[in-house]
Amino acid sequence: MSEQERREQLREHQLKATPMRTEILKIFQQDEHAVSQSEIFQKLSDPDRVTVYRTLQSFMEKGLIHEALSDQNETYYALCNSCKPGVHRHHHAHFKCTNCKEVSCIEVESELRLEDPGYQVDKVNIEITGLCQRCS
Amino acid sequence: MSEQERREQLREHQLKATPMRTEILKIFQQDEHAVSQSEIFQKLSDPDRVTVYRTLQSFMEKGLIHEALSDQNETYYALCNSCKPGVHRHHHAHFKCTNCKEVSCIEVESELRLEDPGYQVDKVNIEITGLCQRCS
DNA sequence: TTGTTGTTGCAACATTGTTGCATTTGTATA
DNA sequence: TATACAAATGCAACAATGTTGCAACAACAA
Repeated sequence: MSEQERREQLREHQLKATPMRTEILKIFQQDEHAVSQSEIFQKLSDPDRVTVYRTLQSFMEKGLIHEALSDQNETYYALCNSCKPGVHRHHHAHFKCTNCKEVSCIEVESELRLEDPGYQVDKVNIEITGLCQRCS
Repeated sequence: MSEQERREQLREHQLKATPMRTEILKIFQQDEHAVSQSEIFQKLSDPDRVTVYRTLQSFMEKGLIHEALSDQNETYYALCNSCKPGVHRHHHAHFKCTNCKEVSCIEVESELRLEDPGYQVDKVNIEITGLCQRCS
């Protein structure tokens, strides 16, 4: 995806196309897996922590990315495919490989049924740990 | 459960029965839901943060508690029922009520099947958000 | 080109988690 | 019951992570 297309994608999500945002979006698009905060900091040239936090925050609010999983103080984010602003809807789980540490979204066939019907389910997040295809 | 029984329970899990540990175990037993770190700090008289961290750490290592879920820098822990030292095995999910913020372990009937068989699943953690029985 | 609104970067601060070490304590053993 | 040893505690200092307020700046619509 070109620089220009990225800028358009930002505007489509009601986000001003600033250099910082374009660069962070690029990081997400270049990595097919979920990206951790520290990876983002490492890949940026001279990042201001506050700006990165706020950028990720607004990306989430506008449905561009979602929080994939938090693993011992390390949060991973992934691009949304079918999310709408404000509402993140996924039919996938988040898989973290214990060997290469990569986090990816994987599809699951699951009919999650609670034994106690008293609960009103709003959001389900499934985090799976194990070995990915390459490492197993 | 009496003070003495708690001390025995600690020793059964290869943990020395110190006042701090007995007190923290008591907090878990008095609350039927999962307990967050900040709740623990609040309920202790004069807690040293380091000791609490290390206590929770050793409780987890010895299979007394498990990490229920992490929600925006707030980690919740719950008593184990069927865990063994070093290996936490659950057939339940973790539910957080968006209204009363309580976290509890609930049973699920789920046959989680990945669409891609290339992954070797080690651990599955299911986090559900919504309204609990009392709040819905 | 200009005005408005949202974004950025800085400083200062707050919270959360970690490490090393001297002291104390639980408990097994004599 | 006394003793010894390993483990747990509490303190200080530090490291990492996240937040708030604000002045300067930039995107973009008109």
